[in-house]
Amino acid sequence: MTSADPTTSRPLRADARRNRARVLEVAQEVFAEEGLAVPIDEIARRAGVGVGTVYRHFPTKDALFEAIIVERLRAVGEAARELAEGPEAGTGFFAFFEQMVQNASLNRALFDALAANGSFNRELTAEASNVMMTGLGQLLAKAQEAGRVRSDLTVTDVKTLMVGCLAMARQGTADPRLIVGVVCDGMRPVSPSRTPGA
Amino acid sequence: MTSADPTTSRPLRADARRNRARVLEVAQEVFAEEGLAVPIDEIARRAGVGVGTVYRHFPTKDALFEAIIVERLRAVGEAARELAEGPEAGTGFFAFFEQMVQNASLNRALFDALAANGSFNRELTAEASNVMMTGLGQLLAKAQEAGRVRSDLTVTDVKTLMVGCLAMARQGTADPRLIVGVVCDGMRPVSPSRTPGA
Amino acid sequence: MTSADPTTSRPLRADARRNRARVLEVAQEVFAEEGLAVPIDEIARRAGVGVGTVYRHFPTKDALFEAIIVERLRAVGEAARELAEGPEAGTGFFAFFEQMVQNASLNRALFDALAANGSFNRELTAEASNVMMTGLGQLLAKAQEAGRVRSDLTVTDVKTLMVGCLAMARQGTADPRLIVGVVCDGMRPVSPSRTPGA
Amino acid sequence: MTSADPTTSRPLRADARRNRARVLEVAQEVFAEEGLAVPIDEIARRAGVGVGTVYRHFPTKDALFEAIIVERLRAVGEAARELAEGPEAGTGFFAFFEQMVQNASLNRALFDALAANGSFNRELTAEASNVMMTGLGQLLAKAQEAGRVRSDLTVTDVKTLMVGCLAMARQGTADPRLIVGVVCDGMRPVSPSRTPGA
DNA sequence: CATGAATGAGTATTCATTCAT
DNA sequence: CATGAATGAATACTCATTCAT
Repeated sequence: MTSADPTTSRPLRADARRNRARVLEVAQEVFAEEGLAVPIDEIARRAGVGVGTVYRHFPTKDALFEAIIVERLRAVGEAARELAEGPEAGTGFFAFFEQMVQNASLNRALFDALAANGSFNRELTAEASNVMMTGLGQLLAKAQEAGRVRSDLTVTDVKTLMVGCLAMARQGTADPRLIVGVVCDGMRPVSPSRTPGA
Repeated sequence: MTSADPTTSRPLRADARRNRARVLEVAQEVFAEEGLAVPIDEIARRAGVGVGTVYRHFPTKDALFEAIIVERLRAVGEAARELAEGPEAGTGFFAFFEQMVQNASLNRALFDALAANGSFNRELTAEASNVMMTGLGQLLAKAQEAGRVRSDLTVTDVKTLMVGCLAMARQGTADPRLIVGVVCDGMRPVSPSRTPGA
Repeated sequence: MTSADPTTSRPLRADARRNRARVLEVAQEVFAEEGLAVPIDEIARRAGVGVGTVYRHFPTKDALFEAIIVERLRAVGEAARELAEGPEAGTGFFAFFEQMVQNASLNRALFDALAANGSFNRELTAEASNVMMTGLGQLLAKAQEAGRVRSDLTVTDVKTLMVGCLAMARQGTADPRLIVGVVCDGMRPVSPSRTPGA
Repeated sequence: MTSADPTTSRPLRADARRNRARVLEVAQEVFAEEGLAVPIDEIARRAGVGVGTVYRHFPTKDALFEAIIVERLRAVGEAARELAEGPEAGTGFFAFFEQMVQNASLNRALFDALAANGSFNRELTAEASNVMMTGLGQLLAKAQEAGRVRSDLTVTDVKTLMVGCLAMARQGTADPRLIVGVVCDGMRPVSPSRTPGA
């Protein structure tokens, strides 16, 4: 019961780390569910910590949001890179695109992460964004090499289209599969019959 | 019956109408620039009127926003109907789509108007929305008859895609023309070479 | 149809007087029903005039209220004087007391008129208050002479008791007749059996 | 179990409790002096705290007022019960009545508390009101048994009369003792000489 | 003179952030 | 280090009063 207890005697760093993780997790959920308007107090309450603790780890509401974004972007970037390094980058590109939209359509935070350009251009975000763009870029390049994607599209274009699909999916007004299908079709190389002038 | 008639000669709310218009105009600009978070006081200040004046014309912040939306939706609906009644509905559809995005890409309010489904379903908004959807529906039908648009797309799908394009255009990260081009291509009938499985 | 028409040719003073009366009447009703919190706009609307007209006749919301009070106090004072001049001042006193409470229990304005001491001590109100107090005083004196009312009660005491009864009646929690009966009993001369110490 | 116990040793909201009490105290004073129209900001200022602090303890202006009322009603009820359990309930009843009026004549809040029937019927208020009515009821019953109070008066009647006396005392226009004396006399059993018809 | 549009100070309430415990 | 109480700027909306038409 004294300081000899290995579990409770060093709650210092362990607790802090656990708290940070818990806050991040909860914030991610809450932002995803209810948007950025949720008060910090609510997040603290749901995470089972005091507001002060939230502020200890994230000096600002924006900083907290940024942290969530960074995490997400990194994960997405990793996924893209892995696919790019795989053998089927051609189909992988479209699968990735669909996947992203599927996953993030319920996730306000990731959408905001991708949509927020400029607003969060601090070091961390920029870096995470790079990771993401790089991964996506590799995947895109392979798909273009394989002739599956219009060669005049840049990574930024694709990211933008992804954000757009997310926005549409979140609308809930149309079948996401159909929407994504349309956009993916639009990204394929132009066949003679589809020339705008035709 | 001449200018002596006290009932009709009253020029009445000459400045009232001007104020209302000015508020609407300013609100439209400000909402477009800075989003819905702008305080009413700010709008009043920029319009050069007191808050009370804003509230006299629009009993609620939402009501003000709604008024902007209604105006916009109506105009857009009219435009679509006119094109539908014209001879070139096939190309008109795509022209309209591009036009919409061009016009509204700077306009946060119209985007929000279209994106907000359900939030503003009061009579006026609903009616204006109907006008818009009807006009777009006519245009779409013609374009599908002419074989220029995939026949499995509904008006709602198209509206959703339009909202998506607006979202993307507003990002400012990619060339709107390219983006809209991609989405328009995606809406054209599927040619053999574009079959997803291909 | 010209200035010869006696009905419409001189709407000047006539209209004004009618407007003033109408505003007063409506304000009396509205204050009685909903209390002083009612906006002036509401009163103007119900009276069928513009706010400006209300303000032309009563430079202030308080002034309007005061005017109502004055009218009421005067009427009440007159009634009391008449009774005092009649033959049955003894029973008349209690009848008057009960009447007052009955009449005013639904009437927020009269209650406020009586209850407002000091708040409205402008000339008019003071004068009307005097009229009222004088009438009541005469009635009280007669009743005291007839040995029907404790001789140590002053007009002010009686007025205060009346206000109290109004307050109680307005509560709606108890039968006004019973309440008034108790207070009236208390005002009668003390019989031996009722001596507090007994 | 000693001061080392982290669970019970936390003096915790030492200042929080102080602040809450201070706000309550100030609000009680201010409401008593100036009525319910006083802005919360004013109360906060006078209490030397920020508005937020007031709202932390009392989520609503009504809630703050309610808290004051509850405290008062409870205290009054307790006092009545104690007197009822004492030997001299007969004289105690009148003493209590006079006491109440004396104490509350300066206190707008208690008056409003008693006068407000229905407006504040939330759990707490209702409960406190019950405590009060119960205590008063016991005291009344004893006094009626002792033949000192008219047997046809109910607790509600008495409460109403008390409110009335408070209203009168607050007028400041008449000697409260005299007023209360009159009403108390009126509550005593009717002696032959006081029969209304006499 | 009547009208009602314009004004703007005033009010309750929220929430990001700081700081005493 | 954690806690949550305190802070106060900010915001939507109301209403008495003024003034152009």
